[in-house]
Amino acid sequence: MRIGELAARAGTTTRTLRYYESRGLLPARRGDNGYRTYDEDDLRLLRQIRTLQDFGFDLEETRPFVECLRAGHPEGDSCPASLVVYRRKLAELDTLIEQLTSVRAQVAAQLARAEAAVPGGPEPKCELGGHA
Amino acid sequence: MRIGELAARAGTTTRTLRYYESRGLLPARRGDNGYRTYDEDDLRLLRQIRTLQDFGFDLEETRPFVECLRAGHPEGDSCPASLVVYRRKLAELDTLIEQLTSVRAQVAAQLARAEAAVPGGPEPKCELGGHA
DNA sequence: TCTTGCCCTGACGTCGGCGTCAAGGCCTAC
DNA sequence: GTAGGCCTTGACGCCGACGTCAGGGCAAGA
Repeated sequence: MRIGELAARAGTTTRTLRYYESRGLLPARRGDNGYRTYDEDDLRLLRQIRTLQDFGFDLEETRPFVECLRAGHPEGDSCPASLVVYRRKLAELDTLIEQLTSVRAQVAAQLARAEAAVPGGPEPKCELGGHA
Repeated sequence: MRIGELAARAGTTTRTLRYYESRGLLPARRGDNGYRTYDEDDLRLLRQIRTLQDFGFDLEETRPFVECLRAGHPEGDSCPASLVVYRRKLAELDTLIEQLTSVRAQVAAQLARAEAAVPGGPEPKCELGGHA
Protein backbone atom coordinates (compact mmCIF):
# COMPACT_ATOMS: atom_id res chain seq x y z
CA MET A 1 0.00 0.00 0.00
CA ARG A 2 1.26 3.46 -0.85
CA ILE A 3 1.05 6.63 1.18
CA GLY A 4 -2.14 7.95 -0.35
CA GLU A 5 -4.09 4.80 0.36
CA LEU A 6 -2.81 4.53 3.92
CA ALA A 7 -3.73 8.14 4.56
CA ALA A 8 -7.22 7.62 3.16
CA ARG A 9 -7.77 4.45 5.17
CA ALA A 10 -6.73 6.19 8.37
CA GLY A 11 -8.66 9.33 7.61
CA THR A 12 -5.63 11.55 7.50
CA THR A 13 -3.33 13.14 4.91
CA THR A 14 -0.11 12.21 3.18
CA ARG A 15 1.47 15.31 4.68
CA THR A 16 0.71 14.01 8.13
CA LEU A 17 2.28 10.63 7.38
CA ARG A 18 5.45 12.26 6.06
CA TYR A 19 5.53 14.38 9.17
CA TYR A 20 5.27 11.32 11.40
CA GLU A 21 8.08 9.71 9.45
CA SER A 22 10.22 12.83 9.84
CA ARG A 23 9.69 12.50 13.59
CA GLY A 24 10.79 8.87 13.44
CA LEU A 25 7.39 7.72 14.55
CA LEU A 26 6.24 5.87 11.47
CA PRO A 27 9.16 5.00 9.17
CA ALA A 28 8.35 3.50 5.79
CA ARG A 29 9.99 0.97 3.52
CA ARG A 30 10.62 2.08 -0.03
CA GLY A 31 9.76 0.45 -3.32
CA ASP A 32 12.12 0.35 -6.32
CA ASN A 33 10.75 3.66 -7.52
CA GLY A 34 11.37 5.36 -4.19
CA TYR A 35 7.72 5.32 -3.20
CA ARG A 36 6.89 4.67 0.44
CA THR A 37 5.34 1.27 1.07
CA TYR A 38 3.15 0.35 4.01
CA ASP A 39 1.36 -2.76 5.23
CA GLU A 40 -1.55 -3.56 7.54
CA ASP A 41 0.66 -3.34 10.61
CA ASP A 42 1.51 0.23 9.73
CA LEU A 43 -2.17 0.97 9.53
CA ARG A 44 -2.58 -0.37 13.06
CA LEU A 45 0.26 1.81 14.32
CA LEU A 46 -1.20 4.80 12.57
CA ARG A 47 -4.63 4.20 14.03
CA GLN A 48 -3.08 3.96 17.48
CA ILE A 49 -1.41 7.31 16.96
CA ARG A 50 -4.59 8.93 15.68
CA THR A 51 -6.69 7.64 18.55
CA LEU A 52 -4.30 9.09 21.09
CA GLN A 53 -4.04 12.34 19.16
CA ASP A 54 -7.81 12.61 19.27
CA PHE A 55 -7.54 12.27 23.02
CA GLY A 56 -5.20 15.25 23.03
CA PHE A 57 -1.94 13.37 23.47
CA ASP A 58 1.15 15.09 22.12
CA LEU A 59 2.82 13.26 19.29
CA GLU A 60 5.76 12.38 21.50
CA GLU A 61 3.42 10.84 24.02
CA THR A 62 2.21 8.35 21.45
CA ARG A 63 5.70 6.99 20.90
CA PRO A 64 5.67 4.41 23.71
CA PHE A 65 2.41 3.01 22.37
CA VAL A 66 3.77 2.75 18.86
CA GLU A 67 6.99 1.11 20.02
CA CYS A 68 4.95 -1.26 22.14
CA LEU A 69 2.94 -2.39 19.14
CA ARG A 70 6.05 -2.61 17.01
CA ALA A 71 7.63 -4.83 19.66
CA GLY A 72 4.90 -7.34 18.97
CA HIS A 73 2.54 -6.67 21.81
CA PRO A 74 -1.16 -7.08 21.11
CA GLU A 75 -2.07 -3.56 22.23
CA GLY A 76 -0.21 -0.29 22.30
CA ASP A 77 -0.80 -0.04 26.02
CA SER A 78 0.50 -3.51 26.84
CA CYS A 79 3.76 -1.99 28.01
CA PRO A 80 4.70 -0.21 31.25
CA ALA A 81 5.93 2.88 29.43
CA SER A 82 2.48 3.35 27.93
CA LEU A 83 0.86 3.06 31.33
CA VAL A 84 3.17 5.74 32.64
CA VAL A 85 1.93 8.03 29.90
CA TYR A 86 -1.68 7.16 30.70
CA ARG A 87 -1.19 8.03 34.34
CA ARG A 88 0.65 11.24 33.59
CA LYS A 89 -2.08 12.23 31.17
CA LEU A 90 -4.76 11.50 33.72
CA ALA A 91 -3.00 13.73 36.22
CA GLU A 92 -2.68 16.49 33.62
CA LEU A 93 -6.35 16.18 32.76
CA ASP A 94 -7.35 16.34 36.39
CA THR A 95 -5.30 19.46 36.95
CA LEU A 96 -6.61 21.08 33.81
CA ILE A 97 -10.23 20.23 34.49
CA GLU A 98 -9.84 21.55 37.98
CA GLN A 99 -8.38 24.82 36.75
CA LEU A 100 -11.01 25.24 34.08
CA THR A 101 -13.77 24.53 36.56
CA SER A 102 -12.35 27.14 38.87
CA VAL A 103 -12.13 29.68 36.07
CA ARG A 104 -15.64 28.84 34.98
CA ALA A 105 -16.94 29.55 38.46
CA GLN A 106 -15.11 32.86 38.64
CA VAL A 107 -16.35 33.95 35.22
CA ALA A 108 -19.89 32.95 36.14
CA ALA A 109 -19.63 34.97 39.33
CA GLN A 110 -18.35 38.00 37.44
CA LEU A 111 -21.14 37.66 34.92
CA ALA A 112 -23.78 37.45 37.64
CA ARG A 113 -22.34 40.48 39.39
CA ALA A 114 -22.13 42.50 36.19
CA GLU A 115 -25.64 41.55 35.11
CA ALA A 116 -26.95 42.67 38.46
CA ALA A 117 -25.15 46.00 38.11
CA VAL A 118 -26.19 46.57 34.52
CA PRO A 119 -29.70 45.19 34.02
CA GLY A 120 -31.54 45.05 30.72
CA GLY A 121 -29.42 42.27 29.27
CA PRO A 122 -31.08 38.98 30.21
CA GLU A 123 -34.38 40.57 31.24
CA PRO A 124 -35.43 43.14 28.63
CA LYS A 125 -38.69 43.71 30.53
CA CYS A 126 -37.78 45.79 33.52
CA GLU A 127 -40.41 46.63 36.06
CA LEU A 128 -38.71 49.85 37.06
CA GLY A 129 -40.39 52.91 35.63
CA GLY A 130 -41.94 51.16 32.67
CA HIS A 131 -45.24 52.98 32.27
CA ALA A 132 -45.68 52.39 28.55
CA MET B 1 5.21 56.73 34.40
CA ARG B 2 7.34 55.04 31.76
CA ILE B 3 6.99 51.60 30.25
CA GLY B 4 9.36 49.82 32.61
CA GLU B 5 7.59 51.01 35.71
CA LEU B 6 4.16 50.17 34.33
CA ALA B 7 5.32 46.70 33.39
CA ALA B 8 6.79 46.14 36.83
CA ARG B 9 3.67 47.38 38.60
CA ALA B 10 1.48 45.08 36.53
CA GLY B 11 3.81 42.13 36.83
CA THR B 12 4.51 41.87 33.15
CA THR B 13 7.20 42.91 30.67
CA THR B 14 7.88 45.88 28.45
CA ARG B 15 7.72 43.60 25.45
CA THR B 16 4.19 42.66 26.37
CA LEU B 17 3.15 46.29 26.65
CA ARG B 18 4.62 47.11 23.26
CA TYR B 19 2.80 44.11 21.87
CA TYR B 20 -0.50 45.31 23.30
CA GLU B 21 0.12 48.71 21.79
CA SER B 22 0.89 47.15 18.41
CA ARG B 23 -2.49 45.44 18.64
CA GLY B 24 -4.13 48.78 19.37
CA LEU B 25 -5.18 47.57 22.78
CA LEU B 26 -3.13 49.87 24.98
CA PRO B 27 -1.88 52.93 23.06
CA ALA B 28 0.54 55.24 24.82
CA ARG B 29 1.19 58.94 24.80
CA ARG B 30 4.73 60.00 24.08
CA GLY B 31 7.03 62.33 25.91
CA ASP B 32 9.33 64.84 24.20
CA ASN B 33 12.06 62.27 24.00
CA GLY B 34 9.79 59.72 22.34
CA TYR B 35 9.38 57.63 25.47
CA ARG B 36 5.98 56.10 26.12
CA THR B 37 4.12 57.70 29.00
CA TYR B 38 1.40 56.05 31.05
CA ASP B 39 -0.82 57.05 33.95
CA GLU B 40 -2.82 55.26 36.63
CA ASP B 41 -5.74 54.71 34.28
CA ASP B 42 -3.49 52.78 31.94
CA LEU B 43 -2.50 50.63 34.85
CA ARG B 44 -6.16 49.84 35.47
CA LEU B 45 -6.66 48.91 31.83
CA LEU B 46 -3.59 46.75 31.88
CA ARG B 47 -4.68 44.97 35.04
CA GLN B 48 -8.04 44.27 33.43
CA ILE B 49 -6.31 42.73 30.44
CA ARG B 50 -4.02 40.64 32.61
CA THR B 51 -6.84 39.33 34.75
CA LEU B 52 -8.77 38.16 31.72
CA GLN B 53 -5.64 36.69 30.18
CA ASP B 54 -5.11 34.70 33.34
CA PHE B 55 -8.60 33.37 32.88
CA GLY B 56 -7.60 32.15 29.45
CA PHE B 57 -9.26 34.89 27.42
CA ASP B 58 -7.73 35.62 24.03
CA LEU B 59 -6.26 39.09 23.72
CA GLU B 60 -9.01 40.10 21.31
CA GLU B 61 -11.61 39.03 23.83
CA THR B 62 -10.29 41.54 26.32
CA ARG B 63 -10.88 44.43 23.93
CA PRO B 64 -14.52 45.11 24.88
CA PHE B 65 -13.53 45.28 28.54
CA VAL B 66 -10.74 47.73 27.84
CA GLU B 67 -12.92 49.91 25.66
CA CYS B 68 -15.59 49.83 28.34
CA LEU B 69 -13.16 51.12 30.93
CA ARG B 70 -11.79 53.70 28.53
CA ALA B 71 -15.35 54.89 27.90
CA GLY B 72 -15.49 55.87 31.54
CA HIS B 73 -17.40 52.98 33.01
CA PRO B 74 -16.47 51.93 36.53
CA GLU B 75 -15.76 48.30 35.59
CA GLY B 76 -14.60 46.64 32.40
CA ASP B 77 -17.69 44.46 32.41
CA SER B 78 -20.13 47.33 32.81
CA CYS B 79 -20.93 47.15 29.11
CA PRO B 80 -23.12 44.73 27.13
CA ALA B 81 -20.28 43.76 24.79
CA SER B 82 -18.28 42.51 27.75
CA LEU B 83 -21.20 40.43 28.96
CA VAL B 84 -21.46 38.84 25.53
CA VAL B 85 -17.84 37.79 25.85
CA TYR B 86 -18.46 36.43 29.33
CA ARG B 87 -21.35 34.31 28.11
CA ARG B 88 -19.49 33.04 25.10
CA LYS B 89 -16.52 32.15 27.27
CA LEU B 90 -18.75 30.31 29.71
CA ALA B 91 -20.18 28.25 26.86
CA GLU B 92 -16.68 27.50 25.57
CA LEU B 93 -15.55 26.46 29.02
CA ASP B 94 -18.57 24.20 29.45
CA THR B 95 -17.91 22.51 26.13
CA LEU B 96 -14.22 22.13 26.84
CA ILE B 97 -14.72 20.80 30.36
CA GLU B 98 -17.25 18.34 29.03
CA GLN B 99 -14.86 17.11 26.37
CA LEU B 100 -11.97 16.82 28.77
CA THR B 101 -14.10 14.96 31.27
CA SER B 102 -15.14 12.54 28.56
CA VAL B 103 -11.54 12.02 27.49
CA ARG B 104 -10.50 11.58 31.10
CA ALA B 105 -13.06 8.82 31.54
CA GLN B 106 -11.93 7.05 28.39
CA VAL B 107 -8.27 7.25 29.34
CA ALA B 108 -9.06 6.00 32.83
CA ALA B 109 -10.96 3.07 31.35
CA GLN B 110 -8.08 2.23 29.02
CA LEU B 111 -5.66 2.41 31.91
CA ALA B 112 -7.79 0.12 34.06
CA ARG B 113 -8.12 -2.37 31.24
CA ALA B 114 -4.42 -2.30 30.45
CA GLU B 115 -3.44 -2.66 34.09
CA ALA B 116 -5.70 -5.67 34.40
CA ALA B 117 -4.10 -7.25 31.35
CA VAL B 118 -0.55 -6.44 32.40
CA PRO B 119 -0.30 -6.71 36.19
CA GLY B 120 2.78 -5.90 38.23
CA GLY B 121 2.48 -2.17 37.73
CA PRO B 122 0.47 -0.76 40.62
CA GLU B 123 0.76 -3.93 42.77
CA PRO B 124 4.35 -5.12 42.79
CA LYS B 125 3.46 -7.83 45.31
CA CYS B 126 1.67 -10.49 43.32
CA GLU B 127 0.20 -13.44 45.12
CA LEU B 128 0.62 -15.74 42.13
CA GLY B 129 3.52 -18.16 42.52
CA GLY B 130 5.41 -16.05 45.02
CA HIS B 131 6.96 -18.67 47.30
CA ALA B 132 9.98 -16.59 48.40
C1' DT C 1 33.34 62.58 29.91
C1' DC C 2 32.20 58.29 30.58
C1' DT C 3 29.49 54.74 32.24
C1' DT C 4 25.14 52.92 33.44
C1' DG C 5 20.47 52.23 32.81
C1' DC C 6 16.47 53.01 30.71
C1' DC C 7 14.31 53.76 26.33
C1' DC C 8 13.51 53.23 21.02
C1' DT C 9 12.48 50.39 16.45
C1' DG C 10 12.88 46.36 13.68
C1' DA C 11 13.06 41.82 13.01
C1' DC C 12 13.78 37.00 13.70
C1' DG C 13 12.83 32.84 17.01
C1' DT C 14 9.59 29.84 19.65
C1' DC C 15 6.22 25.84 19.83
C1' DG C 16 3.09 21.79 17.39
C1' DG C 17 1.20 19.85 13.79
C1' DC C 18 0.65 20.09 10.06
C1' DG C 19 -1.13 23.08 5.11
C1' DT C 20 0.37 24.49 0.87
C1' DC C 21 3.16 25.52 -2.94
C1' DA C 22 7.08 24.55 -6.24
C1' DA C 23 9.48 21.69 -9.32
C1' DG C 24 10.02 17.50 -10.82
C1' DG C 25 9.77 11.91 -11.41
C1' DC C 26 6.96 7.59 -12.26
C1' DC C 27 3.21 4.95 -14.26
C1' DT C 28 -0.96 4.03 -16.65
C1' DA C 29 -4.66 4.67 -19.83
C1' DC C 30 -5.97 6.32 -24.12
C1' DG D 1 3.15 10.34 -26.92
C1' DT D 2 0.70 12.62 -23.87
C1' DA D 3 -2.49 13.75 -20.31
C1' DG D 4 -3.61 12.79 -15.72
C1' DG D 5 -2.89 11.08 -11.24
C1' DC D 6 0.01 9.48 -8.04
C1' DC D 7 4.53 10.01 -5.92
C1' DT D 8 9.18 12.55 -4.41
C1' DT D 9 11.92 16.38 -1.65
C1' DG D 10 12.39 21.03 0.01
C1' DA D 11 10.86 24.88 2.01
C1' DC D 12 7.90 28.58 3.53
C1' DG D 13 3.26 29.75 5.99
C1' DC D 14 0.21 29.59 9.94
C1' DC D 15 -1.44 30.73 14.75
C1' DG D 16 -0.84 33.51 19.57
C1' DA D 17 1.64 35.90 22.66
C1' DC D 18 5.19 37.17 23.34
C1' DG D 19 11.14 36.27 24.02
C1' DT D 20 15.32 37.84 22.53
C1' DC D 21 18.80 40.07 20.02
C1' DA D 22 20.83 43.98 17.20
C1' DG D 23 21.91 48.60 16.83
C1' DG D 24 21.28 52.99 18.47
C1' DG D 25 19.34 57.27 21.44
C1' DC D 26 18.66 59.86 25.85
C1' DA D 27 19.52 61.19 30.64
C1' DA D 28 21.85 61.43 35.01
C1' DG D 29 25.41 60.55 38.37
C1' DA D 30 30.63 60.12 39.47
